[in-house]
Amino acid sequence: MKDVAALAGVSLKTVSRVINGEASVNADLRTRVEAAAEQLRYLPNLGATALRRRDGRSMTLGALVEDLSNPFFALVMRHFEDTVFDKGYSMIATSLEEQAELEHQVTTQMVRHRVDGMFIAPCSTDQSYLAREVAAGVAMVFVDRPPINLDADVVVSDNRRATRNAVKHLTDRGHTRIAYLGNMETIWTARERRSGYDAAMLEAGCPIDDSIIVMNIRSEEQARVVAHDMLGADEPPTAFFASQNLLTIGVVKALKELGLEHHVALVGYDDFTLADLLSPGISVVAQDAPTIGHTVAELLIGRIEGDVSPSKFIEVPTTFIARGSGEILA
Amino acid sequence: MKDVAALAGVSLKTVSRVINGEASVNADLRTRVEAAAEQLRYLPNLGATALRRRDGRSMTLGALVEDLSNPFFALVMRHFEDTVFDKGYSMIATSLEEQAELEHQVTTQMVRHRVDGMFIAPCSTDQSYLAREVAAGVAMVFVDRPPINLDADVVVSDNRRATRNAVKHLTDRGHTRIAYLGNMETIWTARERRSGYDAAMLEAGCPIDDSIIVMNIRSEEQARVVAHDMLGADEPPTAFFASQNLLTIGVVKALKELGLEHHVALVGYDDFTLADLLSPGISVVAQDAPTIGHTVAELLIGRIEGDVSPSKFIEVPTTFIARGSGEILA
DNA sequence: CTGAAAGCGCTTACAG
DNA sequence: CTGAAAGCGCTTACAG
Repeated sequence: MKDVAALAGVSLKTVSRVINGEASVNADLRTRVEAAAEQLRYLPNLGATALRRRDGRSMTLGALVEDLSNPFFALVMRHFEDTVFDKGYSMIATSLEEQAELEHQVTTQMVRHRVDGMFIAPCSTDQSYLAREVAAGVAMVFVDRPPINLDADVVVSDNRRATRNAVKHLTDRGHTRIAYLGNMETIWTARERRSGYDAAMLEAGCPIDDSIIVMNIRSEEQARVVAHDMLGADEPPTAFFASQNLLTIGVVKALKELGLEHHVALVGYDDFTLADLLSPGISVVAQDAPTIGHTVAELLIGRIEGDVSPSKFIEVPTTFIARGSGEILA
Repeated sequence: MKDVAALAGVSLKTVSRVINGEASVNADLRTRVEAAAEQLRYLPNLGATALRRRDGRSMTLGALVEDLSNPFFALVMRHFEDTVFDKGYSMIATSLEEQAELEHQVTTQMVRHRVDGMFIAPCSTDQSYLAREVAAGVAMVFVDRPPINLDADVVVSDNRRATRNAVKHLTDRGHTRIAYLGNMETIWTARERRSGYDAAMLEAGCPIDDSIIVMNIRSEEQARVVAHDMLGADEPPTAFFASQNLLTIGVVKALKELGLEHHVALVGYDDFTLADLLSPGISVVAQDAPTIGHTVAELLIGRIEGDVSPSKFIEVPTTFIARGSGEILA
């Protein structure tokens, strides 16, 4: 900036005014400064700007998700990025890998970078430690799962209702013995979805049988084994609900191994590529990642720009996609 | 930092020394400073640090990829992040969407943030505009595709050889009429893969017939239509090579529609989820995204830390995975 | 409308 | 081993 001022023969302050698009600059000086900036390929140092500005904006936002390569979060980030890039923000992206300690480390790192805000898919069981940062003015929006012991905006899918509807879809087709495969109960969505299952089963007057309900499944392979075992037991289920992507695929594999894919119904939570190409196609509850990403971005930017209204809890609707596997009758 | 100094009753410089782990600090002062920092939850401002440090490190790296939600790039980023996070770097991630103009905008934004380095999957046809930044000391590594008119490190898959081997896999099984579906020729990998196909066909003495070679396919749907048309023509191909993920899936759909999936061979470049669950399973050339991500990270950090050896061109080996579709005989 | 001085939060270069 | 002063690249607050 110093060099630009020297080349244009004006003061630092005038360059600063031109760069920041302040109106009150003589047109002649303005063009001189612009020419000098162009010639020197001057690009302002955002770090220095943030340091001195009254509002201290770093124009940087943090994205803390379970895993960058998880298709759902990748889409959320992609659409979040779309929205914020146009407003001049950059996004620091990080994976938490469901490790509570990493959540602490990464939020700390974000504070060191003085991000203006962050969105978090939390994995630890207590976010009260972030209250200090919120008070210090770091905007926070929680996505996919609400924070615990912290008041902040939340954007989630309608896990409970979507699951209830999906299970009702099965009971409506005559199923009464519906197996439930769930992921880690430490994750809020896992508990929400499970409660949706319980509600639908009760409503349909179906027994809730713990022998065909397995929670805390961590991998596709584990899901495959669980499903395989259930199908080989005395009273096998006539339908499955899998509460997540990988678990659904595990069930698909188990059914294929046993040649039962056209005889046992299956609905999964979360859509996945090629679900339509399998035979039968897999019926799923599809989350609206693009809307979630945009909503998170709008909320976060609103907060950064001074919105002080009470915290919002936004449920983004899901869609049930019937492709065949969920329409197999009991 | 000022507050920490005041609370500990020492000078700013002493706090700075403790925070930066310099050895020459009295143990007593050190513990006092540490206690004060802890009490005030002091976290250094990385922006201010970067501004004043001799080496000016921002501890921020840029990741410029085609699309954050592209599974290949998502995995590359994920493993890149793994490596660099441990060394204290954060990653600003952005999608370029194959828009040359966005590439300019985003690299400019990265310079504004004074990133220490960036890795780029370039989409424009000329990167000479980045020479200035490289000269100014911004480390750059190109991934998936080499830069044009710029000297920099490159990490790519062995596109040409992998494709040649994959097509040879088909000619070895008696195929002589092998269709080729390629993506945008503006992308280097598309041209490399295509040349691998030509080489394999020549080596096997098969004619290269332009009527079953289609380049510049942009979508799954377009690939499906192209494959469908070819299969309905007078001399349909007995095998397909699809140069990318989405194109492979398009071909799978076309084959299914015509009930030919067990009669026409198919090999795709890029692995994809569930390729093993289809029937037949889809044989593919699998890229090693984790290794690519780690390699890019190591190279970039090496450059930032002062490695001035000549630019490297690293080819990361791919793997051929036979699952059935590529083993159908002519 | 324009500019000289002060200062954001840090580290450097130099004294003691 | 410790600290007071200067300065990184900007913007603020104030003069003119």
